Amino acid sequence: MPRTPSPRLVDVARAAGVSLATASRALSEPDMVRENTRGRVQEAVAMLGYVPHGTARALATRRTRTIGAVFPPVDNPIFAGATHALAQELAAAGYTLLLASHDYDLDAELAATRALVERGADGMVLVGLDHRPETLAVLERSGVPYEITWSLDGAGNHHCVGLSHRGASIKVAQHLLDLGHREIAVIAGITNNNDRARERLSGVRDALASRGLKLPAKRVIEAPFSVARGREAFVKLLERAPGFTAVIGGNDPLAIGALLEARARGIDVPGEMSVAGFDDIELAGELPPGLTTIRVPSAEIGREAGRRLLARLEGKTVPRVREMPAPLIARGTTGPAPKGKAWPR
Amino acid sequence: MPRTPSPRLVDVARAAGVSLATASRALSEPDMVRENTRGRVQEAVAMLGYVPHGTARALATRRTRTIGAVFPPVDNPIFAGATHALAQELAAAGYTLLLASHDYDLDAELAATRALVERGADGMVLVGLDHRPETLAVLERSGVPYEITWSLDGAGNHHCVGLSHRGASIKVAQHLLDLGHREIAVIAGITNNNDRARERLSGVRDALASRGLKLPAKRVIEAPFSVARGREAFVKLLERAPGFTAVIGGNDPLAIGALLEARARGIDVPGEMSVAGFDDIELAGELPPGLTTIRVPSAEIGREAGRRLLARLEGKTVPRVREMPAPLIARGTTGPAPKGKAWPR
DNA sequence: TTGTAGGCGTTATCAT
DNA sequence: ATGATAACGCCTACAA
Repeated sequence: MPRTPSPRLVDVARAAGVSLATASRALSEPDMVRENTRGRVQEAVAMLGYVPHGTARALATRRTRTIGAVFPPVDNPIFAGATHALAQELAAAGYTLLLASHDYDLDAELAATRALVERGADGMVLVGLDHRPETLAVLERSGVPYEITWSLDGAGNHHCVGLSHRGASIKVAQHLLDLGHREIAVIAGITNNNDRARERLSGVRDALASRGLKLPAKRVIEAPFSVARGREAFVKLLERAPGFTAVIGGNDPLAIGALLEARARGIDVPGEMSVAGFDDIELAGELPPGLTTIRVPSAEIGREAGRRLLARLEGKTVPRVREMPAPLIARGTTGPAPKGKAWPR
Repeated sequence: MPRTPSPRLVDVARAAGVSLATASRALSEPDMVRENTRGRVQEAVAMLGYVPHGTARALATRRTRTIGAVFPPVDNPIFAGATHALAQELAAAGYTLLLASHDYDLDAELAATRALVERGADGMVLVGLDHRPETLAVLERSGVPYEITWSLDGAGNHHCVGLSHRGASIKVAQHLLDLGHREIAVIAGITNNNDRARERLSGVRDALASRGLKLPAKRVIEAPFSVARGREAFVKLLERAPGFTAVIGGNDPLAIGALLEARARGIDVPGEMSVAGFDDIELAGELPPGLTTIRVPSAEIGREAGRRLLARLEGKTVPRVREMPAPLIARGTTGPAPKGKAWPR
């Protein structure tokens, strides 16, 4: 508890021998004030250790200089990178991040969105296209500009910065098909409430279909994004539907899980089994052999979402949709389909 | 832009046929209002789609229901986990996280701290003990309760929830000493502005010293926390001061980098080289062989910091310092020191 | 350039 | 239990 109540702008004004209005201007519109008086005000500020009262300022200006973001688990490395980049971008412009995270729970997401809008967020960042209808309604009604990240809105209803998960996924699958693989398995993320996971999965289906191949249900398994779950899923696939020569992970941790489990079982990668992921986390390039994957510029997505929002708050117009590049990074975990019989030999 | 300006509490009051004061009470102190009228107010709220104006409320109550956290790179997995846990804990209590992150830059940290305090954060979370003096001064002056996380304040000046990095580090070194290692190298994090990195490093020194051994300067190298930097550092150590049989990483990514590089060079781990880390990130337990490390309960630290802050805001007293367990997790990357000559053979 | 005064949307005090 | 009304701390026409 502060012994002395912290000084108000009036105190500064008094100490500087000017009016409240002048003190206010000296701080927020410096060049509307004579240099001399401005100096006196600044001295007073320093002397009293005055700290502006953001809440009051916000009430008067109807701006909080705050951007709200509601993200799925921030501890997923890709969201962590985006969060960091976003926070940095905002800080550089004098804005602060109001962060809420949930565990792929749309109701929690809605609640968080409400909370952030109530707190007066000047702009909002959401992830993906799967939301409760109320979530977007809250946003529309409040008139807060928002950006959808990661996904691209086909209908063009929202401002968004992301990529085509389906398209990228097709690249991965085609890469494997080109290598001669015909029996492919997928360890997808949990597709419920997650359009990215869904699109990545259907990308594989589409790619196979376009070559007249099918992706049997037993060759698909969904698992929460983690290395441990990737291992488990790979084991299940092996038991349930052996005979595949390549496995695609819904993200890198899942793929790395499959890779580690394959190696643990003496399955040669890529000799007997090819493995591919999605995201290109740091480790993907460091593991031997390097993990073939899609590079998702997650930090760049966070940064760009921030930039766009700030621009819009300044009244500028930005293209409604911003597609980020998501190239295939072919590394050592994918190779030609084995000539003979698939594993188990 | 909203066509219609969003409804205020007055509008709700009017629609419900009550006074502003009653409408306010019906929402914030429901049982001070007759059930009947309360119902009418709630109907009006629903009808008008009224959303409370947090900023105005904050100005009147002098509470923002917001907690500020300023973290080093949130994309470091351990901070990401803590951020997520903290956000969740706060959300459950109706609080929101104001997040700022910096790149181990104390001036940026100070600026962020100022920004969050200005925004009216009811409480603050910082990481570690290395700060600009002004940073803590700002906190003290404003009277905002804060928690130092990760580190423990020996002097007992601050509320904190963390662990003894030196103590944990000693455990790691002793573990290696007990395995017969005498020539030990360290890939420390950047110790400048990072008391955790410094303490971890000096823990190794202390452990060696207590057995009459020294840690030569050439056996220590500092590197930013990442797998790639861990690899590089390991290479440099090998060139600069070969002959060691064990290497301790300042955190898991650094250790994993060393591990991967060792393996890439055909150095057997743990046969010829033992490797240990710090943090116990998910991957540590999944890699073959599992990485010996210290388990740092980072999510728990975030959660606990939130809990303590919320308790203090309710006027409860909490023990000034909360030490978290940080056990040694011995896995496969550490083994007996090789009998013969150290690598290179 | 500087000062005066009203307003931003709630909560809280004090009557009734 | 409900109603007036003064804070809360700052910004911003408007006036001087």
